[in-house]
Amino acid sequence: MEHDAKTTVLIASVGRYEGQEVAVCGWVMHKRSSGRVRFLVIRDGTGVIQATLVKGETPDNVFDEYAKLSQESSVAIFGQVRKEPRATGGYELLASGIKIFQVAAPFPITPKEHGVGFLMDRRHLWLRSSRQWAILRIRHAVIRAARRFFDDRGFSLLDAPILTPSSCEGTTTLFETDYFGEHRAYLSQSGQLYMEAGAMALGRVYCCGPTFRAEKSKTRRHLAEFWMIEPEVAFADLDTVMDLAEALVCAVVSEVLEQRGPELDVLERDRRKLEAIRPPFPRISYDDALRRVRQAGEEISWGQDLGGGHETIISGQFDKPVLIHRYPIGAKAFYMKSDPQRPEVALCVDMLAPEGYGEIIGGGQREDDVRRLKEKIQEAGLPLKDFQWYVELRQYGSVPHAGFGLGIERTVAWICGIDHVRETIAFPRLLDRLYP
RNA sequence: UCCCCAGUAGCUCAGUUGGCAGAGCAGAUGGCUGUUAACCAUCGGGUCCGCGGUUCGAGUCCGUGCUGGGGAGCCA
Repeated sequence: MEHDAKTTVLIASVGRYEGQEVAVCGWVMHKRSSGRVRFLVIRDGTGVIQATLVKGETPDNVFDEYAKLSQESSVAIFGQVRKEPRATGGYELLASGIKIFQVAAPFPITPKEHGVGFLMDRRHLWLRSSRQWAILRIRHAVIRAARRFFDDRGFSLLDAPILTPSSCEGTTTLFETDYFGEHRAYLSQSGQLYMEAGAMALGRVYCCGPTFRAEKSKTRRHLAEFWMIEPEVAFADLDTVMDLAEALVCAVVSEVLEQRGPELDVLERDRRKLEAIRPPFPRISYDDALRRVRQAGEEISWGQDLGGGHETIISGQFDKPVLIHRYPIGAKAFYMKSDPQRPEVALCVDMLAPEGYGEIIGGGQREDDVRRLKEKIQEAGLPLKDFQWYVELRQYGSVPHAGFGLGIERTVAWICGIDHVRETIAFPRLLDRLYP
């Protein structure tokens, strides 16, 4: 923007302009005064800086502008960048001019405490607070790191459809919608089946998009609309995707550590917990997991899926994510391939995040035999007709292939060390919450 | 869907055995020579979630509805 020929700078890079006259455009977070000295704390989305107004040094008309400014008022501050150890961030702006874009109406979210319900009703404004800023910046870094990881390994991005003619897995409840009055359509609960088609065309593909579950889940780990990144690889087996999942998570965590230090500080995240995330991750079988759960005093019979409490017991035994492989075939979706050595278990894997954050990855090797796949669809009670196209993938050059899905929100919640996934997405969709 | 908890000032909450509606913060005004959620003083601020009941009297007890929060199942 043109401001008296001064350079408009981002707060994040203000240190490069020490001693220079610059302009900073942003919003007033709060203000303080001590008679002769007045402070405006300004945020611009990249960082926070205090602008200082001193009686006698700052022009009187500028000094007086302070009184008009309310929280969230939009301003451009002109002034000299000074190194100042007393200021948070190490630099301050000695104001010589202020342009007010708007004096904000009284802002409902003050720097004091508020309840979650109050804040969620004002999610569109809550995003401006420093914790939410930090979380969303880390979310961006997670998605960017994951996409770069796949891009650098020869994967092609292939976008899966959101509107689908039927269930992908046949297990969970779907959001239903009308499709031109002719058909019912459902919001996708996974892009995986389409990624399998893509892998047969492009070899290595991934998608990154929203998925939907209409289940009335009301826990800190569930959203009705959440994002997944789902790679699928042709000519791959279970071990291939376990290696891939491990490398992905390490790449994501290390990029967040490198590039989102200030954000982790805002969240007061213990970085040592993240710095420990290096390969290899422990890999245990479902049978081993059962033994661990039973040793902890829980009753569970072979064949049962692991519940949230069981997952917490196991992940609590490691300081890294843990891979659990070869679940009973009955506890998993129909498209999982049976282990040829042990047909009662599937060639599948879940990754549990440390610190009780639960499952962040689920995947495995897919059934590639036409006959077996048809049987499994029927055993699952699903209409074969709906999956005809999926079955055909096994008729024309079927190959061993495997993939997984990484839940973005759970991953972000874990990396941020926050206790609920609802803060890891800008506008969460929850049971009983569709606004704003 | 089930279980538990809560709803009082703009916000976060206290409110004793059923007996005058309270605090901190926010807001307004004034003060203060470097503040870090600054501080100090003064002032304004109420459909005690709705409906019904018990009672001389209900924020408080009972019933019911609504809203929010936490947990379970299921899942990523």
